[in-house]
Amino acid sequence: MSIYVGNLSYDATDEDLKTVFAEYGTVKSVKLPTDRETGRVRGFGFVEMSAEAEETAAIDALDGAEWMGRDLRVNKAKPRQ
DNA sequence: GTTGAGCGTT
Repeated sequence: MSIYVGNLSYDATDEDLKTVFAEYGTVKSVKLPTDRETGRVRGFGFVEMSAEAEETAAIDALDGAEWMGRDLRVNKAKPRQ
């Protein structure tokens, strides 16, 4: 299971995200897809944690929360096709 | 601007 994180600041980095989610559990991986043409983050990302309970806690705590001036959109990610 | 990539044999 992974977590989708949307409405991110375009200044946010994977380390920033990891730091935030690490408060709710062990972050296994963080991904911030970048636009191939601009080389910049697209404004959303993915986080994987070691336990589903941790992911749920992080989603519950961070969805709708303000971070770097933006209201985060956090929920369970769709399976990548 | 709202659901990734991996590209080479883990």
